[in-house]
Amino acid sequence: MQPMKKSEVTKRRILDAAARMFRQKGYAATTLTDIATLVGIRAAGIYYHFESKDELFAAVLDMGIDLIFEAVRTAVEGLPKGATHKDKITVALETHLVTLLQHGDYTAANIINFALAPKPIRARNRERREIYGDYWKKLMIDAQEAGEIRKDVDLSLFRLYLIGALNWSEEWYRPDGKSISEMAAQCATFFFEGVEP
Amino acid sequence: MQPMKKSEVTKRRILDAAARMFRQKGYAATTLTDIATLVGIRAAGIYYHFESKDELFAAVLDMGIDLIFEAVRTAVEGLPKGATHKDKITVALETHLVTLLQHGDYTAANIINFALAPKPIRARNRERREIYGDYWKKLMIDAQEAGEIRKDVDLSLFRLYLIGALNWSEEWYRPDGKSISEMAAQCATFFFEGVEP
DNA sequence: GTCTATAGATAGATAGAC
DNA sequence: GTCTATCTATCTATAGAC
Repeated sequence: MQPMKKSEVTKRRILDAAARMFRQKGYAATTLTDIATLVGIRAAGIYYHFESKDELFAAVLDMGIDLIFEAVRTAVEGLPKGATHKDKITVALETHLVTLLQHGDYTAANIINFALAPKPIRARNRERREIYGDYWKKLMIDAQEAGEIRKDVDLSLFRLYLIGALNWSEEWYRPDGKSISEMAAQCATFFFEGVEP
Repeated sequence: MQPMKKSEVTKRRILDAAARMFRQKGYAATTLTDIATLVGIRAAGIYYHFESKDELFAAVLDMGIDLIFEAVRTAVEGLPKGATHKDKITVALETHLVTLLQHGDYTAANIINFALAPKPIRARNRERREIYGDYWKKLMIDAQEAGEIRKDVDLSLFRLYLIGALNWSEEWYRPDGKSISEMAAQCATFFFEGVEP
């Protein structure tokens, strides 16, 4: 393992600080001085590592998706051979929620800022989102073909509502209640079995 | 019916324009000039109708909740006497989604900007959100007590996931697919009956 | 009621020292 | 690599004319 260059370390600390501030105040309201202060440097120092505020913002948004996608894929691929499709979706769901609520700043910054990001940045990030969405799509098609999801279910709507329910937890989650795993299990129950007796 | 004063009309047009811009670019990135241009006046003219940009913002956020709440309550109260609790929740769900996706600007501006609004404004709007949430809470408690929702269901999680799934549609909805009513019906099916065979 | 003009503050970005 | 200094642009808000 190479020792990390000083510039790499600072770059990462700038990204962390940016994710934190973009999450708290949003992209437009966050100043480079806000970010630099968190890092312990001056605003001008950021320009050695990033070309512009926009480039820094785009990097944070992209990491927000990449972190979740990698975690979910790793978790699903780590399941034993005999896992059902429902098992895979359940694990994907739980990993998505855990990553969202625990490694919060990047993923939360993405969720909160995506809709109001400048167009070119939004377009660039949307590509990543779609690739992640395609991964979920495949999980669901496989489950439906195997008979674990009813044939009459609109898989696109199912996926969008499910991911939406999870992502919205960013708005209301407080760490003092149920554990994240329990929350994920309840969500899986709602969507697979429903709430009717 | 009183004829509307000119100032009332302009005030409303400023609110409409503000909701539109706050939805598109977010509160921080929207300038008073953006809003004034949409209305057809100058930025300084806004100050005759509103004390500050913040006050205008708060008004837009509040209307975002009020519009949905009033629509939902009216729809639920308009159900015939024999309606089941499931009927009520289903109608509330559909009305929430329709209002969200059709009278879009106020509700969407609320959803998109709430998390990054300045603290005092967020606190003020949160009160309204909680009152609306309490309305849903009551619908669900009644349904559970009547045996239409299983006793082991955590009603808070059920409500938060359901509202989250609906609100997130703001991110992906495009008017060229299924009708909003069909979308709402599918959502109700997912949550009440689940997707398993 | 809305305008013009402008005050006052702060932002992103660049140049050049160290 | 990070600093100081500064340029240029743009924003909210106010003052006063009409």
